[in-house]
Amino acid sequence: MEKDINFSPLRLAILGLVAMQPQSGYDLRKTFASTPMGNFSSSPGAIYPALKSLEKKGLIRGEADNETSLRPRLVYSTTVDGEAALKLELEKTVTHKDLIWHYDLLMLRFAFMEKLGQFEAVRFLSELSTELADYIHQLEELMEQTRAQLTVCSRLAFEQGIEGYRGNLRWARRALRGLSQQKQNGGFDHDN
Amino acid sequence: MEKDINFSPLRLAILGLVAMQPQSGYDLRKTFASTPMGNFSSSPGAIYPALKSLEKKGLIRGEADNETSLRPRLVYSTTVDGEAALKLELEKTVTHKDLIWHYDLLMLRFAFMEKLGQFEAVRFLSELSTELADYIHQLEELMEQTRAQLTVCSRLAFEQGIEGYRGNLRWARRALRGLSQQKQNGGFDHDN
DNA sequence: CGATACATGTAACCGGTTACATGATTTT
DNA sequence: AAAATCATGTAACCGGTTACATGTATCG
Repeated sequence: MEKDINFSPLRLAILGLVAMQPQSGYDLRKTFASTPMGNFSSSPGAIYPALKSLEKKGLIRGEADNETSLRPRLVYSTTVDGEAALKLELEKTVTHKDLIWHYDLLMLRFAFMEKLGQFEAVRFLSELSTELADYIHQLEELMEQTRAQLTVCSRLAFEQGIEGYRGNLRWARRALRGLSQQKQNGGFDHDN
Repeated sequence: MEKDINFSPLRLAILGLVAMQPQSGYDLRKTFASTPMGNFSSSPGAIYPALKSLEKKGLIRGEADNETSLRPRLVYSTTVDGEAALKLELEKTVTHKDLIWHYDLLMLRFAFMEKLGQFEAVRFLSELSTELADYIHQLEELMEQTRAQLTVCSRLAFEQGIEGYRGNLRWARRALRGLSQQKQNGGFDHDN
């Protein structure tokens, strides 16, 4: 009886990171402040409330690593429900709207896809490629139609947008080829 | 005595569009719903309050196009202050933080840069290129350092991010070349 | 012992989302 | 006259930002 949860990027990032490795809010802050995940907020005003709300939903649980301390370090780990919710989120199909509104969330989902296995990762990349190709085509047509009305700068800005999606598509196809080769070994090679 | 205003992407988009062509809230909604500006919200709950707040700040002014109507169409246009604030915003230098946190805002600024002239547009693209090259370098180094600790999927997701910035840089350099050629004609060619 | 990093938390604020409400105008 | 579209608006909600508050552990 799992209900579908709409995760904000930050919450999904937190859930995924905690699922990979139990850790404290402060650990998360360090990650967000010093890695390519830096597009997420590392401010306490964002992270601690997010942790509380995930805990309230029963998806993660925080345990003090030192009972005696007055202000113990709270290490969070995923619950069974949390694992299930994460899996459910990662298995969602890639939609047109994901592309336009939440590309960051898409990449986040992919980044955590390791434990679902290569079949899921390949499915995701296939769907992403299809949607991307479709959207690029739409944008190109729109460009043709509106080209005459655009200023030089706005046309260039538009082209930058399309160029970006083309890059994303090339990446997705390359990644797909990479994974397909690995696939012949039967799964991700975790001994590397 | 202009004070520096921090525009949300939506507000900057509205101010810029209204500066290019006076229009109503409904016109803006149509634009956001049907063009590549579609990454902005076209919901009334976002646009009408944003218009009111820009008007309250004295940057735009709405005038009824039909006095007799009980519910007239409100056509907004920029005030002198609004023009100045927009110019000020577009002239800001491109920072590292813009890149990481507000890339959409950067492209928006560029899209409206027509009226400032090519020198400004060229300056913007130069700064952007510098910052991009710098950031890409940083990311590549970070990738080298952390490669071993990443899962296959998260490494790929990371690479997608870098690849995206590389695409942006290629675009910026190409646009720069394009503008530099035009520049020899002394300005944007608006008779095209 | 003072400084710095570790670690968690809260409150006011702001802006976008969602959903609802209202009425005018145009089309069929 | 009904339906669709035009057009503006509001209220509850949610989540991130900013700034502040508090206390612990470690290091020189």
